[in-house]
Amino acid sequence: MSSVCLVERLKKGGYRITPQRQEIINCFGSGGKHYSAEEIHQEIKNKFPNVSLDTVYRNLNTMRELGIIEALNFEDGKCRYELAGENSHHHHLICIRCGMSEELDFCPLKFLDSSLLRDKKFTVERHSFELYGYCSSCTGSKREVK
Amino acid sequence: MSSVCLVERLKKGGYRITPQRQEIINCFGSGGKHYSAEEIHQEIKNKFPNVSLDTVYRNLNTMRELGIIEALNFEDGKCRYELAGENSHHHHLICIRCGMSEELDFCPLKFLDSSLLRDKKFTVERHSFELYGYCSSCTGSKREVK
DNA sequence: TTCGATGCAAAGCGTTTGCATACTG
DNA sequence: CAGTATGCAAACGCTTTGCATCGAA
Repeated sequence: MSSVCLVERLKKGGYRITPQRQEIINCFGSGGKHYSAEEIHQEIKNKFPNVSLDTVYRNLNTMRELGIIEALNFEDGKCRYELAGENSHHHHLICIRCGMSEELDFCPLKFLDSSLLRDKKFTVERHSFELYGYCSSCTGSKREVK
Repeated sequence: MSSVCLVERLKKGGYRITPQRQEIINCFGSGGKHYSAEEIHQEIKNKFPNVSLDTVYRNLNTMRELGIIEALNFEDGKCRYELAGENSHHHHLICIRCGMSEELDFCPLKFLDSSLLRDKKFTVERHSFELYGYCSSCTGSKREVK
């Protein structure tokens, strides 16, 4: 999904395109990356030294409501955000020592017997599946940080 | 795992058995239940009106360090705690409308080709897999709360 | 010119910590 | 009796909100 397209979706939602908003969109580039609000804030401050963290949060929430981005939970208390999209669904490997994360192209829902959920009358809207452990660099010195 | 056994593990860890601590252990009963710190606090206040939430947190952390309980992340910002144990590994169905949660006896790791992780040199320590959606009571009126 | 967006400051929420006191072992 | 556990209050980190001002359309 191109940046231009994202801008169109914001406009259609009745939102204005401000420089700050444009810059947040640029941060995500063409997808595949996920950042915390703080990381996005730091990045944007290069161009707009006065942007406030509140503005970043407000815009991330707006974009999430429009379905433009998704929030990820990595168990460390802070959200990560990444571009949403049908083709981009994926899970993550997360290093609990250095924080590195990597995409995983395996979705466990494919293996879940759907009759099980039908029996329980449960309608799945979304799911989490993340693997926490030690990456190749950290697997030698296993000691969880923080 | 019985309550008595849990008390023994605390004692072996050099910890004292205080009434508050005993009561927290009782909360978990024989397992299969998960509560937030606040829920445990409310429950214990029935017997000890003066227990502080801090004490609950401190004890939950102690028990987590001893491997007695595990913390769960349900994407709503607060942790849930449940008894740990090799036989008790499971995942959850979580209703995003009423908050109900139910155990799921399906673990996606069984289906993940282990050679994939070996190639990536990633050592898995733990993983998340939770299904978020609408339970049988809420599936009629789908509207996320909060 | 209008109404949404911003920056600032303050508050919210779950959780943690410092300290003096209370109590287990 | 020694040293851990407690309650209280304050602080923490991430996120949200109120409000006056600014600026996109």
